[in-house]
Amino acid sequence: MGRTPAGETRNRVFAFVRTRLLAGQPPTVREVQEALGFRAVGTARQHLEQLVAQGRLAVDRHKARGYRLPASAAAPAAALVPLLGRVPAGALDEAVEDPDGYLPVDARGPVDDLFALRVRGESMTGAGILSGDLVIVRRQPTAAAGDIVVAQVGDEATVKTFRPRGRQVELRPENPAFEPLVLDAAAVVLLGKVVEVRRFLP
Amino acid sequence: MGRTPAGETRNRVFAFVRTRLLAGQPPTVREVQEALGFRAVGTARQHLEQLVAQGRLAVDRHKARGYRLPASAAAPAAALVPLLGRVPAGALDEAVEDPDGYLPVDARGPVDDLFALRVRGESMTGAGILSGDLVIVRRQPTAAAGDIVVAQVGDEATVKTFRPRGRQVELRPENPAFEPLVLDAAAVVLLGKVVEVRRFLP
DNA sequence: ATGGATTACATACAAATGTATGGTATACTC
DNA sequence: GAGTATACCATACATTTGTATGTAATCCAT
Repeated sequence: MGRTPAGETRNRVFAFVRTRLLAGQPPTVREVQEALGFRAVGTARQHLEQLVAQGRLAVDRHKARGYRLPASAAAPAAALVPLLGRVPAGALDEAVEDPDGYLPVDARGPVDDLFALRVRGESMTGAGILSGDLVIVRRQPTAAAGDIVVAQVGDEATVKTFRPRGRQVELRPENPAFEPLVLDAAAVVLLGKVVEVRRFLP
Repeated sequence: MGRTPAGETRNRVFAFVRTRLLAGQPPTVREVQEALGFRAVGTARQHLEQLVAQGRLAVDRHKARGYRLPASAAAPAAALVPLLGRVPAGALDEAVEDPDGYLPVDARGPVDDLFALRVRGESMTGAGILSGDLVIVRRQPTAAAGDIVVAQVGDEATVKTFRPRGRQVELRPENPAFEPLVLDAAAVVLLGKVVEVRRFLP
């Protein structure tokens, strides 16, 4: 039996193990063997040990499924943000209890105060936010001028650009076909600030 | 030896296992035993089996560290997609080896063929893709008419709407200030199709 | 060509780990 | 009180799984 070019196979081994680890399912040596099509356990093990020697993997010795990602290249842990179907007046906490789904986000920052909403309407197309887009929102009661915010006006949650106007606030759409909304500050409840926009294409 | 109130211990077992699973480190029966302070392996196993019977856990029989969260309550496992800084001619595989970072994505579909790029330029603003946005791309050598694709023209990777034109292809910007690019099909390498757009707001 | 390095194979062994069986103690129901 | 159910213990066994050893094939530098 011979060889295969350079470290090509090793990279395939690493990719497989990495995927499994990120999925929360550490593989056994024999699963690596089978996935890569080796006929010997030892071959898989040699590659794994090489990867450990290179520092690309870490390992708990003598433990089943003991291969891990090294602490340095620690996987940027992903957290899940609840996607809310509707935003009923005030009861944001209750809405979080029964989400329509979850979006994975990078968990290197605070994530407990995040939630996601689906945008309806064309009022923000000028800011690259289309109808059907998802916005990820950080809950906060105030905002700076120019922030894109989610505000509650009456029964409805709306996404607009925030402009303070003394005792009033302007909620400005980013679409010339829509009119800015100027309201008394007391009539507007800021639910939070949009920190990310996501769109899925078919 | 006696008992402990109701299902209290069982809930502690579940909490421990769940935490470990979410951390990507499935426990062994004996690790559960030790964590809960049981003196017998069987005790831990009985609780685990009860949890399986209740549907709160699932299990791969005869596998080391085989207890999992059931598919129903399955936390939509998050996978990480590499963010590429640049797309050198042809060598996409190499670029994936050294990414600028990772983006968490929902892992319920295939994720091995995904990568992310940062968009430069205003040519797609009409489709809600602004300069600086991140696009998540599924690698594929062909596309349907109207798909937003990443194509390689010469040394440069570009994001455009794809329109086949017989032996030629049209790469159409979604911005009236830019001109469509009509090229011989052989001069264009399709890197993949844009499946998601993300924008982070400051 | 010669020897070393790398890659892969085949097989065996030891440890880790899931599984099974039987027993004891407490609580609850009838 | 008898019977049943639950929680826990003790021990043993079988499978999975990590580890070790020896060999063969290919590539590369000397």
